[in-house]
Amino acid sequence: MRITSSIEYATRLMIALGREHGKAPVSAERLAESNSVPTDYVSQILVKLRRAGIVKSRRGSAGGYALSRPPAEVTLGQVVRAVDRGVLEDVCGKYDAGAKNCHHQEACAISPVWSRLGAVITEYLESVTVAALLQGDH
Amino acid sequence: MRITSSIEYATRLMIALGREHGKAPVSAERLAESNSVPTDYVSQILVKLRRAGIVKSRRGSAGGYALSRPPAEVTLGQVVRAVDRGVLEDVCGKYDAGAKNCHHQEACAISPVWSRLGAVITEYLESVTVAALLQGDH
DNA sequence: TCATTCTTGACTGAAAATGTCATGTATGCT
DNA sequence: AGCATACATGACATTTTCAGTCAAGAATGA
Repeated sequence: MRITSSIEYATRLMIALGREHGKAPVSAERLAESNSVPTDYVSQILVKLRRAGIVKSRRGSAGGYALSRPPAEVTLGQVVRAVDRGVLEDVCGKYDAGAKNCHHQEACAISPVWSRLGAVITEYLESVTVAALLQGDH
Repeated sequence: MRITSSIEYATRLMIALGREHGKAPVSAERLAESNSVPTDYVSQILVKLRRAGIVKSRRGSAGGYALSRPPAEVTLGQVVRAVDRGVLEDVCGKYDAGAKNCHHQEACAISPVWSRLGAVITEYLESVTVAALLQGDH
């Protein structure tokens, strides 16, 4: 349970793009350089953000990336989900193969706890917007 | 960011040991069988729980493991910390090698967010005790 | 002494994280 | 049209972590 490099990188990129919101798109190369993200790694992260609908891209000269929504409408939760796996990911399913929610016990005591933990994490991440990060509100 | 098998296993073991609190110690083998934890893996998890002071062990025949505190005084946070790495783990330090808290920027906007996320997670995990899991309070 | 059980560390295989690279495709400019 | 720019995609390599196995040793009780 930790913050991966991808999450860190994605967050930096979002802040950088947030600063340029409304202006011309920024190339992947410039984003990589100015945010200390490995040059050839930045594309992979950006494509995930694009597939999640958070950023949009334009090819060709004068192309690059830009936010598809205003910074105030982009949350950290959206960013994290775009580049990272979930918190839960079938933990309880491993308890007994084929079982849903540990049904081999009358009542699984654990499953609801991980669900609530996931909810707690999501709730916090959704409460932080890129706009807030730009303004230092936190 | 996910719940690992070790965390799941450790939690199951704590519940099992919580049920036996006050009675005779339970052997690793029995714990493994009755909780669907791989037999040879259970020792590694138990030793971490012991080093964290959560369980105590006794060797020899009629030996085994037992909680070192009542279930109500053991939190999920203690268990998770015993078997897993932290949430943060120097993420921001990677931003610029040698820099503390992204000091190459006047004010790092990201670092405080991960700190608060860690606090939110810890707060929830600390609020859940083994006793609560035994009673189904959650 | 002997069976039981924990202790420790080494070892292995699989999966995930982290990058790198090469090839292809779209766009704008001249 | 032709060219440089820049994204798109997938393959590949490396490192780290996770998950699990195994074996030799030490302590304990009968």
